[in-house]
Amino acid sequence: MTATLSIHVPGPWWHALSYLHETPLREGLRVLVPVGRGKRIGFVGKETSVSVDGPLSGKVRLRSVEAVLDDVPPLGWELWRLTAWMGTAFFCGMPLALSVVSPAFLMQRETFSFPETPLPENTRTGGEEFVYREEKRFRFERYMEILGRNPAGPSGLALFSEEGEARDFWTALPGSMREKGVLWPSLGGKRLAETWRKVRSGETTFVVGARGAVFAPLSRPEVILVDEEASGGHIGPGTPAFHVRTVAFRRAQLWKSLFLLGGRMPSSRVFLRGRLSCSSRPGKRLIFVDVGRAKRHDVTGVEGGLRLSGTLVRRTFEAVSAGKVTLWLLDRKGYAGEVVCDQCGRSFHCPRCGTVCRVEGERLHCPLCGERQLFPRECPACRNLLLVGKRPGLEALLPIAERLWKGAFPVRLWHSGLSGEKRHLRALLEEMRRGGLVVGTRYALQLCDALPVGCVSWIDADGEARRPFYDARFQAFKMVWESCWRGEGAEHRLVVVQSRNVSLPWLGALKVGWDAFWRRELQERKDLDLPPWTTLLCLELPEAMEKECLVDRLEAEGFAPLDPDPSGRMVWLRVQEGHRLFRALFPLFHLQSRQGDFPRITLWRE
DNA sequence: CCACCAGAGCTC
DNA sequence: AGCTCTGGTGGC
Repeated sequence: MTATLSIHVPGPWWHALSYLHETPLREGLRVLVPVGRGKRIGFVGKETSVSVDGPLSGKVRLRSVEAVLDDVPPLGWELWRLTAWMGTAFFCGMPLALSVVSPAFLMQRETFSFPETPLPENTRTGGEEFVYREEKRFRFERYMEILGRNPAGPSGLALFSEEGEARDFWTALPGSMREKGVLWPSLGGKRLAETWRKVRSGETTFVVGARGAVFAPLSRPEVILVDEEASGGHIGPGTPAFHVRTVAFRRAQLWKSLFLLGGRMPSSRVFLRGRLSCSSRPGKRLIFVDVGRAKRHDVTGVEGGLRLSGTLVRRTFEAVSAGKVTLWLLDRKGYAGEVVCDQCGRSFHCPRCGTVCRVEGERLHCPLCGERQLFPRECPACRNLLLVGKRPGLEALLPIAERLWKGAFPVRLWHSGLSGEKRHLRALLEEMRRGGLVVGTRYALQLCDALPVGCVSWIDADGEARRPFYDARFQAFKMVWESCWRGEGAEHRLVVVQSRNVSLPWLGALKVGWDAFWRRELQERKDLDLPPWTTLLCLELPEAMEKECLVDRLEAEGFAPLDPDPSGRMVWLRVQEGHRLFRALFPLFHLQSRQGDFPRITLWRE
């Protein structure tokens, strides 16, 4: 008698593939199967006599499993269930979820022998705790205290928003705690495989790390903690783009572990859930300046120029004279934030997602999806040749700063795009040791960790908050809030915020705290039905797929797709009944019924 | 005349 | 997403 098995083979499709084998196999085991012209590793899915994705078309000829690689499911019951949940929760399918959950070495043909994973203890109750404080030292100490409660030594997972933060926490731990644990390797390869096996076998019971560590194969973790949970660092690049906090929460539920959240400020979701309040205020250190009255510096080809207030220039000079570093922050790389036609006033939008594009050198760059295109010679609408820039960027700010402080002290540019980063960073730190001015994007805020930053100036606070996306105000608030608190000695730092309208509510909230910010922001988002009250799903269709057809079909099935830019390839949906929507989108990710390439999905949840 | 590389096409 | 097959280009 032969069995038909569902095998999850990592790939962009959402369904399992069917194979023949002499006997049924246990769920979660790895097998070697022929796929297309080659051979790949797959994981045995739920045993079904019927294919999980509906009837197979008659054309498909079933092939057989070539080898069974494990005797015990290598991921263990918990990571296996987590994977299945991720497949639907993140709209990526089990196969793609598997490719992010399982370490690379499990995708090779090698066989391994792992122990069975234990079930969670019945006596556990789980629970949640929150640690929201601006000072990192305070949070770290509190985390250690909570991890130290376990008499057998620390047990669980401590996740940080950046590699550097994880390392920092690791070194701050007392030796007795480090003995039981491991700092999760940041890169893949041999060291990762070794660490993974150590944790999987139960030799190590405590893991500290950044994003990659969220899938550490721990058993019965007592505590799962996510620091700076509102940070973008917890959302990975690539597909699926899952949120570490969401995954960590699910793991804590499966093990009934204590779920511990902390940071400088909470995300919208956690604020809603935790009824948190803010206990710190920047007070007089935070200065608002009305940019309307500030001195204008002309920028060639850009309307309006750049405005730098007297306060900003004076405070910069004072801080640098005292041997400190000043940051001038403008979160807009390139020369101008926008190009418009002088005649018809149309601005240039990204052909892929419809966002307004920036000028970077000779190119236009979409700040949302990263699409690049050559700078247009003429306006595509009216063929006018005169195009002007709007909202100057860093490339325009730097020369102004250099002219202003000519030779008096070092003035340098700093953002994520600078090549050969490590070496450059060292040179920059050395140069700024006795004070100076760094002009950069929000990325430059990390310099607060390594340099005595006495003053931070936000050149265009309105610009940060005015981006055409629902969470722009949050991003702006978070950046300025962070600049008030990040790094040693932040309590003495001045933060100057230039704005056209100093009475804006989100700016006012900076004086009062993030609870005031969230209360107002959440009310507004509730009225508009935006995250965190709902989840937004963005579907990017391949060229070959007719957008209209899809929109019509989804509408017929009772969904309400949004199409803000009919010329773009994106369709937006509010995720209400996740499972029903998953089923509706299923055909787009099926090997047989799909048209052209696979679409791409991103989720906005907070 | 064949090495080498980028793009197309297929996957139960 | 892989992986292999294809056909075009360029080297001698």
